[in-house]
Amino acid sequence: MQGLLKEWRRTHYSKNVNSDLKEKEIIIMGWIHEIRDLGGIIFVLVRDRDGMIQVTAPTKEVDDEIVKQIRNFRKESVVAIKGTVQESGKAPNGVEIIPSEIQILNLANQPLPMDPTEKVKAEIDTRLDSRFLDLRKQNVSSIFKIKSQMLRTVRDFFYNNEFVEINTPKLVASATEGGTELFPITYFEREAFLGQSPQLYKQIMMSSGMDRVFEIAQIFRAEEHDTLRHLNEVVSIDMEASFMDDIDVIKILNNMIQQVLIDIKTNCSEALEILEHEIEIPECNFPIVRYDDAVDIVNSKGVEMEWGEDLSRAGEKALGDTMDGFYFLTEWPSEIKPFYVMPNKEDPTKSHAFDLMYKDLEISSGATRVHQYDLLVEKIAEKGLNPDAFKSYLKAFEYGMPPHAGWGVGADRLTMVLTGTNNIRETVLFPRDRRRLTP
RNA sequence: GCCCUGGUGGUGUAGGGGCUAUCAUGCGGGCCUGUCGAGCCCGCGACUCGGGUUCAAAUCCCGGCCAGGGCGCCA
Repeated sequence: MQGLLKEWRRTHYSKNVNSDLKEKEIIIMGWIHEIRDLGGIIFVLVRDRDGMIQVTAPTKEVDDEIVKQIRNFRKESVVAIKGTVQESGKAPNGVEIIPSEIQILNLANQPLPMDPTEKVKAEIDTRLDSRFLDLRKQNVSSIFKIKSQMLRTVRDFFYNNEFVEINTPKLVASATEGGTELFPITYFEREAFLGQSPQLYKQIMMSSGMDRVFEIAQIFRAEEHDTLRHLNEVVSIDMEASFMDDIDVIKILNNMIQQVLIDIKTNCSEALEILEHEIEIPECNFPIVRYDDAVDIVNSKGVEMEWGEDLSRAGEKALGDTMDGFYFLTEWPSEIKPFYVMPNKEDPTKSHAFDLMYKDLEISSGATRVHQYDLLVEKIAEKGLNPDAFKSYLKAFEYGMPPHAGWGVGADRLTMVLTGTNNIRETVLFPRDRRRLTP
């Protein structure tokens, strides 16, 4: 009967088949990448997660039944092949498998909706419609191997620095945080929203005495942006730490990114090679550019910018031209930062907010937070918001809130930097943008 | 949301008022014992949708939808 594994189990991944195994019988499992039938000899490339191995069937030397089965193969079908490893200078990795038994586990329909061998390239839209096939390409799966390593390093880093991993709700009641548009949803008889950020919750956690927390989770923004670096659902790496200020958490962020770069360079060399991307590890801390100086730099590049304005796209590009790699932008004007950002004591028009940039791409933003109840209420009102709407948040500031600071990193944007891709859709398995809601 | 460009076989494209709609890849069939972007032969398969102009529209015009690029928005 076709399609059942039965007692068969894979003995080797393709990358582990080498001449040490010659004359040994092994079982490989994977997808048919290519079939080259020369009549008297048939070559089949079987692909698994990390590579490919050639199966060679000289039609007069292998069983007729096997030849018949191979001639029934269709590209991208799933097969299990039992066979003997043979050394051959003519085979792609110097070894090939002479099949002795074959199972076709699942036939792929034809024609395929796109070509995983990339003889004919497909556009991102076509690729995303058939993402499962797209991901069979090594240059695509490599992006997600790197992303996985990044997330692992980040988790390890936080655990090594005595952070507690938390989960905050994504179903939220309030649309009053200001700024970003939220996705409204029906919550029984009420209206609710998808969370735009764990910001208020991780701050409440500072009042819990948990001291240092982090969360890696999806956030949702209902903005109608349509660019290469925005999505409506993204993964945010968030942290918040008590008894720290902006300078402290900038150091933590710098160290974390540094560790991510080191680990990826060390552990993902194959993936980086496939992507033809190199990772440079800066020798010292990332440079710090004060907002005041950024305004000057942008203007000196011929892009008009007044003090107090947020960076326009042209401004980001002008800065990105000047600064190579990662850098911090600090001392942002209070006016364009949210209510929970601590103003500078000497000059309240400036704040203790910072961004981490990579060239012209914003990767992270963070700040020392306001921990004083009265000041927080004042700042909420100043932003034109109603403090009553923040009751459950403000309550945490009335009974012992320590000074604290934190930041959030866009995990998908960071992955763009790590993989050298220029479209955020490339770094998200199933991206959600202005129009795409499937798959 | 705005501006620009576009939508042709499964995929990626050429063409651009009337002719069998180009090419590659693919798919189906055939030949071939060392392929590795295999090769050769035969065949299959397409003009985004709606309206308009015209004797005639895939081609021109208007609108919708969708896509690519840029911008805005992004506490």
